[in-house]
Amino acid sequence: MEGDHGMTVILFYLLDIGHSLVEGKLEIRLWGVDPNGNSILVRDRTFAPWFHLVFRNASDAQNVLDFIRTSKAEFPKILSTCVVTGKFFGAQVTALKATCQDQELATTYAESLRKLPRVVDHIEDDIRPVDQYLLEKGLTPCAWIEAEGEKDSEKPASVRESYLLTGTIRCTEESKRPRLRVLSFTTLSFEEKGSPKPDRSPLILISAQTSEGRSVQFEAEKEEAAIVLAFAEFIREFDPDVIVGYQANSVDWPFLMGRAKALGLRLNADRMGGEPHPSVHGHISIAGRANLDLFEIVQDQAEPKVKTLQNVTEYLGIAKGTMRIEDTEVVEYWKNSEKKRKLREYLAQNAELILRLSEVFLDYATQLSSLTGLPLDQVASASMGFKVDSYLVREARRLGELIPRRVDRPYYPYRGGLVLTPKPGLHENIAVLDFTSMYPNLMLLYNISPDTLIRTGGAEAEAFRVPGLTYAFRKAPQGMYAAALENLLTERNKIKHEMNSVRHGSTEFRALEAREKAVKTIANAMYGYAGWIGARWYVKEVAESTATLGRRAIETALDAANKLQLELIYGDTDSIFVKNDVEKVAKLITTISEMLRMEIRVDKVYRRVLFTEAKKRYAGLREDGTIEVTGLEAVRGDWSEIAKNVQERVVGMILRGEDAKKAAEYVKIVIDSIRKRRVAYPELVIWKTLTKPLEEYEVRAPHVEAARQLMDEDWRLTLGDRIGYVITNAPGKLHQKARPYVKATINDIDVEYYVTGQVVPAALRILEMFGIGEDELTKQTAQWQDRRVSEFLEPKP
DNA sequence: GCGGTGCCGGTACCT
DNA sequence: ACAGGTACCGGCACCGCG
Repeated sequence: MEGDHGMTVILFYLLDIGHSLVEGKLEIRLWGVDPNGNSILVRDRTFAPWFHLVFRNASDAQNVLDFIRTSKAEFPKILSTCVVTGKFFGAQVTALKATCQDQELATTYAESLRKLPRVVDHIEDDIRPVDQYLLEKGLTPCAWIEAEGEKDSEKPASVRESYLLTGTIRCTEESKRPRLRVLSFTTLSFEEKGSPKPDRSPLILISAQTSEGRSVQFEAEKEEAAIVLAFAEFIREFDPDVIVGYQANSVDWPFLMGRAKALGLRLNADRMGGEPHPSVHGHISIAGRANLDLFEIVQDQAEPKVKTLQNVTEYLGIAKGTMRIEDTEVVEYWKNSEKKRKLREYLAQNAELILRLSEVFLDYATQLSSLTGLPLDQVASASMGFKVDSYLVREARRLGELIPRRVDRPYYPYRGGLVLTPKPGLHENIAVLDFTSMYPNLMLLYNISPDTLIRTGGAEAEAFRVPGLTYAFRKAPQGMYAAALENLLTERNKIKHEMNSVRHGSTEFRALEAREKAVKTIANAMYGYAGWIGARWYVKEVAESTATLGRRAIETALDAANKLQLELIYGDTDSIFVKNDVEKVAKLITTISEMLRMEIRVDKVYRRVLFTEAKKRYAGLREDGTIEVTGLEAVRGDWSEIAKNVQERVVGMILRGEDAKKAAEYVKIVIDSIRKRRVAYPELVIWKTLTKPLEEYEVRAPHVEAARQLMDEDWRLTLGDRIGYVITNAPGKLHQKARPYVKATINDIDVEYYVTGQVVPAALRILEMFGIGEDELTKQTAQWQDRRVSEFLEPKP
């Protein structure tokens, strides 16, 4: 591999990107892993960030260019200027490209130059230097990179090889992930008064586990400093490529960093001899390693509702019978030597669970990273909007579109999907027809995109007009949204094809599955992105037009169903529920496909489906015997388990053809057991999310009051925390009766609230349809007290 | 002073 | 901190009421 002048071709999997100013010059650092699993650093000192000024005319651009060149003193850090052409929201423009040593000055210069006459906008100065670098070189994180460089004498001790880029650098087609060294960890701190705080509550335990099977625990006897340093040393020694945690960005890292600061220690954990530091999207960056907070990935998933590490791993089936210790119990466990053992076990268990979790999500995270271009350590922290943004920035670059800045702007609401009022009652044999990927397909079909939009008129023959709106979209050239969606579609087909050629369940197969999921996620978010005010390419008309055409599509489907005299039960946005008359349904599908050039297909068939008068709430029995509940209390995270379970049972009984009377009897028995307090306490806990800081709440709501009680005892709660509370016997309004569940017992419970406020409403939602009233459920039910609930329980499918 | 009513804040869901 | 559409709870202000 060694060529003339010591030039070497370096192949590495790109894991992390950083930059630094070395003697006033920008140095880009690419961290990765070579094919043998060794860590690699490649530095590039030849890169300068840029910004653009946009003009309508080339001559205007030339004038400003001349001005900059003659006023060198005013712009000392501008290194070069040139005039380029490009597209800006689809319009051909001329731009002045200026490179500048210093990114912050670039923005200052750009803003001041923007004020000159005939400058349309200043752009791309808000793209961070490392992102500009990846864009310019066409590099993708979590992909294999080939670079030409020379061995570097200033090699940091932590990497096997370090190079200085002296030639070209490019991305290869290869995306197969190498074996990465993964370290999972979790910490515990001690505080007798409420939540631990990084500035004063000491760390007492740190557990870590490695992908090589090593498991360590650091315990503070007297010396807290020792465990912080020992953990940092362990990181350096094991030298992980990826560090995974659970709430690591919000809890563990801030604690480690805060404690190190308080104790005057250096948390030397990165590959450059430096410390972890906060970075974009609220994540903690560790140079040379990818720090991944798995909690942030789990948060995007719908289930389970309460996302503790234990709930999540049990839900995914990678753990069973996990040990749980509440934060409020830590002090008690730590102070008791017998229980302390349990605490050690608990933390070791959690480190293990985190490692197991990383095995489930690492492929998805790396695929999402290579797809969107966001570095691995940012991809979990970045919201969906920023993921799509990053993907589109790359797409734009490919298409010669200049990249607009993210700006504050007013918000304009628009109409969304169509929702029908359901036919209430129990329906037999119902087919659910779905438009496949309706919004992405509409955007593709009508070339709906920020750069193809014609806001007024649209009289041009070669434009798609949107009925009912004044907008139109040019048929050619293809817009960037359509191009992006087509790429994603092609990619998805490619993946599906590849999946057929590898063994089902193999490592390759799982990686492909993860990539398909990543591709689908981005494609589905494109419509929402278009209507998101934070989007670089926010164009309300794009989202509005898509939604309008979507309504037209489902209306067409409804008309067609009517013409076929196919009984219609319900519909929402891109789906319709009709009687499963097989011949008519087949006819309907072909008719719609011909009319709309969009695929609609039978997504599922319900043997029976139950609707009340409410939209978005129903329950169905599938042909395979499973019950599906949609929207009802049973699937909501803010109802007690007992109410949810009762509703699910009632739904099951009704859908399987049992008499409503019998279901009512079952409910009465549960009510009876509640009144006797013969229920498991955790079944009574109600969980609600804090969606804003406590002070900002205008009303006294139960979960807010429960949260306040925790706060009064110095428990720190943040936006997004789920508060578990119960309703107790305390007098007053509901919010006065609420207590954090850890602060009450079964004996404090207001059983009548759980009867009339939880179980009865949940059960009646269903049973009211069958003439059962509240009185029938709540009146004392002595004759049932000896009967067992199990009599009514059927074996689960 | 009290129950009924309607509005609104709040949360979580559906597609 | 991707969109809009929807249900429903509890608090609260307001109303009528000998």
